[in-house]
Amino acid sequence: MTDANQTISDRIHKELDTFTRAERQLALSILENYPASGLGPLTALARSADVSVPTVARMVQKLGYKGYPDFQADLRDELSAIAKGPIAKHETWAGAAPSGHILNRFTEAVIDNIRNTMAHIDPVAFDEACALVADQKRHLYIVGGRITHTLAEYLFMHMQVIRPNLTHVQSTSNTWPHYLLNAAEGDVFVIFDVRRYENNTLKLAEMARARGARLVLFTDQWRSPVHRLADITLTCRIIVPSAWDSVATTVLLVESMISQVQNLDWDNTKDRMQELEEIFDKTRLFRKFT
Amino acid sequence: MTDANQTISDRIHKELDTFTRAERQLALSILENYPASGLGPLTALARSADVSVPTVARMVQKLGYKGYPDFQADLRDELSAIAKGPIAKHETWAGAAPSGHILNRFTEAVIDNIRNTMAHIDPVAFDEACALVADQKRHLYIVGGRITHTLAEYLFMHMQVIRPNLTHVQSTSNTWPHYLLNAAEGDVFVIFDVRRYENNTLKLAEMARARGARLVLFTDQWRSPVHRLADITLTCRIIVPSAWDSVATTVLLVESMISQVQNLDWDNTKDRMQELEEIFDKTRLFRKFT
DNA sequence: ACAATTATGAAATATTTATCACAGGCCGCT
DNA sequence: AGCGGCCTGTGATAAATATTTCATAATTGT
Repeated sequence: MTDANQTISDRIHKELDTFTRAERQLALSILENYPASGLGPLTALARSADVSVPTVARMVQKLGYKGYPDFQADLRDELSAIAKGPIAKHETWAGAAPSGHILNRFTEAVIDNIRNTMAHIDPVAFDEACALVADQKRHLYIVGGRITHTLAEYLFMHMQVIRPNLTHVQSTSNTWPHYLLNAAEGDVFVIFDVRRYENNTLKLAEMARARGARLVLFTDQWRSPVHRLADITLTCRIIVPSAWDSVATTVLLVESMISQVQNLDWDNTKDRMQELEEIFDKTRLFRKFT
Repeated sequence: MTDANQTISDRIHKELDTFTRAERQLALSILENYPASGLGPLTALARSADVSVPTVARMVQKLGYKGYPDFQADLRDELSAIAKGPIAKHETWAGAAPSGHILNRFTEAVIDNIRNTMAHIDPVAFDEACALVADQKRHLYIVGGRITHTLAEYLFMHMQVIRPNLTHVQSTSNTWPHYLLNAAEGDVFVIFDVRRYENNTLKLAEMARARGARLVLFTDQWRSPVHRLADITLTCRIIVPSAWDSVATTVLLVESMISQVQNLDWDNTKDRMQELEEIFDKTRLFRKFT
């Protein structure tokens, strides 16, 4: 935390000349296995570099740290900065806005959410989920709650273009039991449930499960209780500087799924889209130009 | 070094279900800033995860370690293994997926969109838009089209919590002229229009303008023709590897706006949210725990 | 080659950090 | 509503880790 924009490794390298023999020996040993070696106990580091314990203490002081723990803290900071990836580094996003502006703070948080979500997602599970959703033999139910029904609707809207045989269910409505009547073994439920998890959604999931349906769940990092029933759970980070949570990352996942499903049967999808275009042309709903 | 070929991060993720509430909270906190957080002192980790010190000790034992130092040693080993391995996996986002996987391609595109959008946005205009939307003396109309009506609804839903005196209009419906009857000078229209720009939306905008309303427009980089009428235009990049466009960036902007508006009158918003909570409690719609 | 200076490591001390034992509290069950 | 079990955090204890001191060895300059 002494100097920004310069790794500790760089600093050590630069100061190599000012070091004494034993210190140099130590420095090289640190760089050998950087940064892991510096994160262990001082004693272990001294032993592995084959120098005495005080040598280590003296060297880190020469580097400007108050003591070894201070040095370690700096190493850890550097490590987390790296882990965040080059994009998430604290640079200003909205170039014209001050760095404390809500746009920058919010964007940083969302990028962080995305990074975190993607780091933990299981691509095999994702592909399986897409395959289930793409399977037109199975009836597809898309379920959303109070907040998430917009997400559900967004997915539904696109799936409508791609395939037939699907239903949009709103768990907060009291009509959903009727839909379940038609649910058959092997049908697929895509369920959205993020925190303030909803009792209705859980009940619906239980009953769907009981009827032999397959469950794909979109949820947050704390995971809706539905996840215990779900065949596939896709988890998103949703923290932002706001009184509410962010669905931006979830949208990203949903859109990725749409894209993947459309690819799985592109020939068919293309035809359906074209047909849709023609219908729209007749309704003159959209502008032709500009 | 308990098990090869499986990162500690994976193990933690897998055991998430066997953990208790506090342990899960801790585990998520570790994954949040992995692996740096686990390499500091136990006390610091406990504090940052907001759990007690013994909880940390108990969790690492559940993971099969003799104690916290043992756990740290394993983390360091993993770290050095990574550092030695082939350098940098060419910036894949979903680490477990191949770089050509849809998840990575899509994520890269969205990050790119965000970056581009934020680079071109005018924070002053954004702030003005927020101020308009926050002004409770003006009636707020939120307008969406065929695709964007989910976005409009999302904004509407949150604004409903923050303030009274607002209406959700769907331009594709044929009922919107009725709403316009009530529109008065100084009212605010938030309009969503992205490509396949809609004739109805343009007509609506023209008439709103004619009645002396202020227009805030969310659109894409090619800009809906509404932008010639709008007081403030917020432009988003929406290109992704898909047959459709992405609203992820637009969602980010909308959420930023929600956050900002809520801040502009936080005292009032807080009260309204609390009231809402109480009503929900009575309906028992949400689960209290887990 | 000798003295002055500086580097080094062993050992003692001080500090931090981890583990353990216990009691209060919460939840689910009857 | 009352009871049992399990989770959870507080405080005490033990262990480890880091810092300092000091004697010795190495190095440099004269």
